[in-house]
Amino acid sequence: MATPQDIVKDLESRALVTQLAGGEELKAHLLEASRVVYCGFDPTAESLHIGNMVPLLALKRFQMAGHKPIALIGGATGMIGDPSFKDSERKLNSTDVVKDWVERIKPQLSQFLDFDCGENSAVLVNNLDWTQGLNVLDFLRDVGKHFSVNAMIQKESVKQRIDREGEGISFTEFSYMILQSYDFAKLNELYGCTLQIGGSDQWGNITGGIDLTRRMHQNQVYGLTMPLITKSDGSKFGKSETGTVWMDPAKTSPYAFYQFWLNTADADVYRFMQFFTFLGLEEIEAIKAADEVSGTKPEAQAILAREVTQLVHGHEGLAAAQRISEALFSGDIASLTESDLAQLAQDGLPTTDSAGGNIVELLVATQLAKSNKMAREFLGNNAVSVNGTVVNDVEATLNSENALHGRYFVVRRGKKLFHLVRL
RNA sequence: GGAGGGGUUCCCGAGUGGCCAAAGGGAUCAGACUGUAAAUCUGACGCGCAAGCUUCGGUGGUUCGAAUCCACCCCCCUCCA
Repeated sequence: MATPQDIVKDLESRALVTQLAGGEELKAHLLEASRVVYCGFDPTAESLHIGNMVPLLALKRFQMAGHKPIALIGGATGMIGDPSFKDSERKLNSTDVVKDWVERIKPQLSQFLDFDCGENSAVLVNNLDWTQGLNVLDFLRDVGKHFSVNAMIQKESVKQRIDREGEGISFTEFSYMILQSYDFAKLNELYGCTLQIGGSDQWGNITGGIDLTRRMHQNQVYGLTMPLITKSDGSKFGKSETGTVWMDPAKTSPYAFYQFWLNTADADVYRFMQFFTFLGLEEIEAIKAADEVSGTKPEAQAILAREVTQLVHGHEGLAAAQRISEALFSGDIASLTESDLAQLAQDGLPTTDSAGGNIVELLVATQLAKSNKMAREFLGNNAVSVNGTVVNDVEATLNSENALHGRYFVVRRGKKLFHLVRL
């Protein structure tokens, strides 16, 4: 194994470090030898989303720097729910549901990491494995005794819930911190894990684990948190028009995924390259410099979209996304060939089979409008086009006469929402 | 268990018998401008072409008429025990 690089310095230069527990000592620790680092992911949905990518890619960065990554799936913690910085208690998901989500997320956690590269091969673990067998009394005596409630309620992550008028916190969620802390101690015991990384909202949970590991095993371990991704305009990162941007191609198509990144604001795009790609800093700087002098549309968004889409959806996914984007946004829709259109459906452009008919009904059927009323409004605003031509007649109909190649309609609502209708 | 406060349209939040489909803000959507940006401006924002219909935790009442009053129920919060 090569000498580990200064991974912390590298992360810092990419603005990927918010806090370090251990500071200089941690840096030295990581430079000294190949270490074991872990990051947890709770199954809070059936798929990971792009917000999970930052810590997940960070694990990969650690692996590339010569360390051994452990991706932990929170089969146990996902049953409880992390209260950190959440303003209200959430409802519990059923055991079966969590179990199902765990299985769906496992491959997503695995896709970036190398599980077969010798000593620093990645490991995938599930904290349910060491949690489900615990009995309450042992847990309270062996683990709980190390925690001071006085200290726990001081944590910033739960403070709002303790202080805030109108919302409380259940004992269940309050205990979350203890479970996650126990994970760290356990991984230290089982794998010699000495570092936990996570989003900055995990600081309280991570330091809890550091304290617990010291108390239970007399081992010094460390923590590193990464920034929560924010957008320059203050809106929440990771949502597109259609909602959360998922990593699962069945939930967010590679095309929609690609489009999401392509629409990144100028003010965010270079920063996002640092966070979401493996492009070198010099490369990113060069792109930025070129964009600044070009006087036209920046290239950065396209590069970012390409890099991230390829990372998550591979060559095929990227190619499909680019084909659709090309056809819809730069091509002349009316001149698409029949096989181009068939390919669009193949590539994942939302498609509806229909018998044709009134435009208002079709807008609703394709969910481009959520009610007849909205559909009429869009038509009235000149917001709808079919096969590249604006349609504003409420009575317009689609049939084989006016279809492309006798059976296709590319229906557009607004600037960038497309749907393929197939007769 | 006791006392008090509260549940309004996606969110926050006004409304305490008709003028309320319900103020205001946010989010969202569309149009103009652009680069499939940002900022800005304009418009829409329960459903219905319309007449009108369905909404204000739930159920049932009072009333010509209820989000607003009454009864019971459910849920949340705070304090006390």
